[in-house]
Amino acid sequence: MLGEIAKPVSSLGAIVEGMVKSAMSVALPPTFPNADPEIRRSERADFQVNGMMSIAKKLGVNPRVLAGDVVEKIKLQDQFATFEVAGPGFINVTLSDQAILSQVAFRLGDDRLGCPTASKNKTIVIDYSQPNIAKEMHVGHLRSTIIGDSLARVLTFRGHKVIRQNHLGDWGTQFGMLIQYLLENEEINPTKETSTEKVSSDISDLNRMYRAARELFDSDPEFVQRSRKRVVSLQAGDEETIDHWNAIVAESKRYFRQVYDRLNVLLTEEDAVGESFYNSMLDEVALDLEARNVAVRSQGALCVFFDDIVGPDGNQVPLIVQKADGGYGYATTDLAAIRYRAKTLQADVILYVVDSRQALHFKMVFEAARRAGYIDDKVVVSHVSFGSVLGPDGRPFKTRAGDVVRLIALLDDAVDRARQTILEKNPDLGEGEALLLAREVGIGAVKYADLSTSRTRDYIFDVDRMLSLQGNTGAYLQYAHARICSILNKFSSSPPIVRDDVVMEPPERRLALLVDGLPDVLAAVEETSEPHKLASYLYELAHTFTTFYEQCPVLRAPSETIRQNRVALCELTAKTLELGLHLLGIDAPNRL
RNA sequence: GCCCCUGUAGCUCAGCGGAUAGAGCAACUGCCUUCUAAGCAGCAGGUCGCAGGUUCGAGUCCUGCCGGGGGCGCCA
Repeated sequence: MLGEIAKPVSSLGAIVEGMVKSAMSVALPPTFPNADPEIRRSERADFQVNGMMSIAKKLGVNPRVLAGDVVEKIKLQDQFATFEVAGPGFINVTLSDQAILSQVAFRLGDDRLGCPTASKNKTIVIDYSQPNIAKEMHVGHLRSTIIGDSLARVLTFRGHKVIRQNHLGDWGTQFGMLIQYLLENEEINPTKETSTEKVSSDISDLNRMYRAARELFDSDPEFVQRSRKRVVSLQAGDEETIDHWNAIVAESKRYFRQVYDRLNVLLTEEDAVGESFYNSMLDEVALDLEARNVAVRSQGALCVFFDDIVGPDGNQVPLIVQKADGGYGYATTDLAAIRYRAKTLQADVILYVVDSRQALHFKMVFEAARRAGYIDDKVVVSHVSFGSVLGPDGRPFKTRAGDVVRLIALLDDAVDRARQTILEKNPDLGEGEALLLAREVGIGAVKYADLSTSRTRDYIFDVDRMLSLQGNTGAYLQYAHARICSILNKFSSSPPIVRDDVVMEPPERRLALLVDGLPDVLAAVEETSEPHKLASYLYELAHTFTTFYEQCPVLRAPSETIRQNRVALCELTAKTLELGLHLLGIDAPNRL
């Protein structure tokens, strides 16, 4: 019925933008080829065009007159939408119900819900999670893991080739210390026992041993000497030393797998490319940087300097490529990694989902890599930084005793609390099913809490709030989804027939319009590496649905035609919520 | 000293240079004989840290100041 304009490119907003732009190309002088019409959602209409005022200013004409000229040039407007000049020079755009309904039908019939892939498909490396071998993961790793995983999902859905890289801390001086301690205290070696059942307690043993070793290292100079020697043995490939290292790494990986399983993230064994992977490249990188004069010797160390990076004493602060003792630190590993990712993995984009405290480090690494030619102008590298995790008191998140909170314990707690709530709300539910749901809800709550706030800020981790399951929490979205499923279950499986010649009620209209915004949101998430935009969108969608749910009965709709349309809206909303939650890494159970 | 992040309702946070700054929690008032009340509707709550500037238009951009957090040579 709508002919040409009913062929949607992505969203109604994008269609409106296309229409306005083509009208502008006729109405405006050719000196304004690509002026932005600034299409935005509006409270006064469906969309508003803001760009005419600034363009009129530059042209020296009356903005209302210009807006009027543009509106006149818009083709086929009545069938699709009405455009009217308002205020100082806005154009208010009100879509026809027909246009909105035909868009609903289109999305429902598309297995990607009408979401296009990105215009250019890129190879994107995402470096995230980065736990340390022989140490327990903490809430900082949780943030990196959750944010990075969501970005991986969104970018994959957008059609990019995503290469996940879990840059494990599996190498370096601390391993000399750890292995030496192990050798000197064989009887407590936790890697000797390899019963797979007690994985998490083994990591605790490993963790405990790490701390004991660290304590000795900090207090006993002779142990420091022996540890240094052990590092040399490790790097030289001494068999006994390597055996111990392998055992420790294997133990830790079992633990990581357990955490990742519980979190339901995409990371697998194949994504684990730790620091040790780059060990064999370090000599070459150091030699290369020196040969290219990117790095120079200073106080015995091989350093890269930057004009604008100085310490408190006013002297330049280097990125140390090789220590005075000949060893390598993490800077060299990061340089080897960035080169590997650009040259071997052929990355167009490299994202580092890492704590914001490492901002300066990455600034130096990126700059050094550019100077050395490891990445050229076409490669985008970005430190996707996030703030610290704080407790409800606003101080660093620790236990009462001041220890780092164990991640597994935290997740177990979340799941357990969710289980209690679920059993309370559904006394008829079996224990097994309740636990299954509890995992989806509990983990979803933890993830949503993190993903719903902008990542650059410090993040207050408040288990009580996220698991109260009230208001803006993960459970709210899951609940909305489950309610829709409950409605849909009452209808036969035959797909609803959408008719576009039906007048829409305001709640239907708002819902249909909002559900149409998903592709634009996903594009924004890609653009900014900010999954919280998706979280906010889904919350708004769930809330808009719930209002619709209260005001527009589906089962007992006034007519069969309206019922069909409402079923279609329900189905599209459910699919959108499910997809959106999935892209955040959160499950969408059919019942709650 | 320099650099980065941050300051929006009592608390936790959204807010792309656009019209009257929004949610959630907490408080108060209603709403379950009707598709799941983990919900909905309403009410109240704000000199958007302060001061300048740019702009037709600033919570949003720029500068300065104040407050909070973080970082700054051989740890990661």
